[in-house]
Amino acid sequence: MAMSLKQKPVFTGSNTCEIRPMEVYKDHGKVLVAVDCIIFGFDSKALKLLLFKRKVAPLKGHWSLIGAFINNELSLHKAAEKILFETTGLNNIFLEELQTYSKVDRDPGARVISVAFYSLIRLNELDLESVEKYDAHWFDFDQIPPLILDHGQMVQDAILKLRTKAIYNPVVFELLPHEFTIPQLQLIYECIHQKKLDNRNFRKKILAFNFLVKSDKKDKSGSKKGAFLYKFDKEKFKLFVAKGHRFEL
Amino acid sequence: MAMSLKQKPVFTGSNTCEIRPMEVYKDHGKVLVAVDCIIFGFDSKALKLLLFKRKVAPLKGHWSLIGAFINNELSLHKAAEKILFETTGLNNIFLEELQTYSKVDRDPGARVISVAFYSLIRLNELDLESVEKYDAHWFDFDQIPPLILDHGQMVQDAILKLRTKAIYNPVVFELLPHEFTIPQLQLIYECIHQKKLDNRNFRKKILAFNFLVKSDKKDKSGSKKGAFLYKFDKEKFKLFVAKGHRFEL
DNA sequence: GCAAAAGTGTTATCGCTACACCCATGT
DNA sequence: ACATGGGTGTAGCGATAACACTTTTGC
Repeated sequence: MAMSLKQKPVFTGSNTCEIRPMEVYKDHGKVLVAVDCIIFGFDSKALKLLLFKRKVAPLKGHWSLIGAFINNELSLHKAAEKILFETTGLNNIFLEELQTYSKVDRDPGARVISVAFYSLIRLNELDLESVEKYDAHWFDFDQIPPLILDHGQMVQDAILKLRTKAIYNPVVFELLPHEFTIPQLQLIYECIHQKKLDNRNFRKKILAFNFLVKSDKKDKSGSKKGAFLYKFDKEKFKLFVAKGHRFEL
Repeated sequence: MAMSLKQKPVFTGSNTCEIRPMEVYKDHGKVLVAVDCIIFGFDSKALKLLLFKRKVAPLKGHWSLIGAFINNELSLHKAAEKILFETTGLNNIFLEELQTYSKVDRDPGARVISVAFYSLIRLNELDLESVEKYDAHWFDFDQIPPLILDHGQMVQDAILKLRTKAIYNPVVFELLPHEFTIPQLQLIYECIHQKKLDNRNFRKKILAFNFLVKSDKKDKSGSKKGAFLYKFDKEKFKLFVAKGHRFEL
């Protein structure tokens, strides 16, 4: 064996590399693995989180993240994609692994290791039928109800991750419609960083990056005057990065 | 059931929350879970990676990360800590989850999901006996040999993570002795970012943060003149962050 | 006509970059 | 005495932050 540890039998078996028939594997850490999804959205006023109400006992009526056990047919990422598709009707959305949750007693029913993923979706593209079928509801960040197990912790971690990620990555565009206004964009950043920004400086800075493309259409939903619509140009952003620049906001 | 999906049996069971006796859980994604550790060090010249040579068939003689299957007694983080302690003799070291690796066929022997952790250690504190016992060797970043399974990918991902993390987090101090010189510190950043830095500007910037504490001792290992030793003051750093400042280098 | 949000420029300050020489010491 | 790496200051430039008024339009 590559590893012959002296202590508990935990690691006595082998390291991961052991390539052997199933008999060798079977004594080791066989556990259940689940995927849980933290789903973020933005409704032009506030950042929201999609939560699900359990319809059956036990814990009927409690709020939780959506999730599922995984089997042998899909990678974790694919499994998360599938869950998201089924609950939101959306494909090709921003989806990234957050981290694992593996406290031994986190699920009283069994040893379950859960891998949390967080995703950013465009509320305007959401399939309402799918959402209703799962008895899901959107919650403001500051009004998140108690969640089962360690889902509350997952949500806190995901929010923190989103905050820090948004500083150096233009992920917020995943939360906005493909066409959006500068004031909308600014509002997202204000929600995420929880402070007011100067609108003149914000405009200047974001437009100086040169990856926003102005259209000649206006969105009048936010004001009487109406605001011009812009698109985020991914290619221009990649070029920007390729030139050695760093995005930061 | 909270989820009643129509497709494959993958998710038909339940979401993670299901709290039930083992019978309910047993049909679902039972897989093996392993932990693999990417161990970084710095030898005052270059960034290094600790790799392990398999002593037994199959794949005898091949290089791999150190890892182990997990059982029901430890969280993944604790499991990784244990592996690190056994192979390096070190406790309380920087250890952070990288990500999961879960491609269905990544390990031909069984369905194994691996959770990679990366750690930063101080080479001067390393227990050489432990390391030798495991037939481990340090490799330069640009001389990493082929690794088994997807360990090569893990290493690449870890290096990238370390690079991006080091820009906004003072993690490099985890790689240096508790007392170090400014030139040593600069060298680490040069290794990580792979470019030369101006020593006057570097000094100015890092000292301006005000969380390095100068001692009156000199380290003469690097030059005849000798360079003053500094300490990283974690408390001062926390204060710096608490005041709303951002570290960036 | 007024309320409500969109849009626009300038100035002062700060931080970053670029750059070259003297210092201390071991050999 | 010389080779080696350690340590220091300044000036110009570019980026950021602070700040207030005009425009458009639905009601």
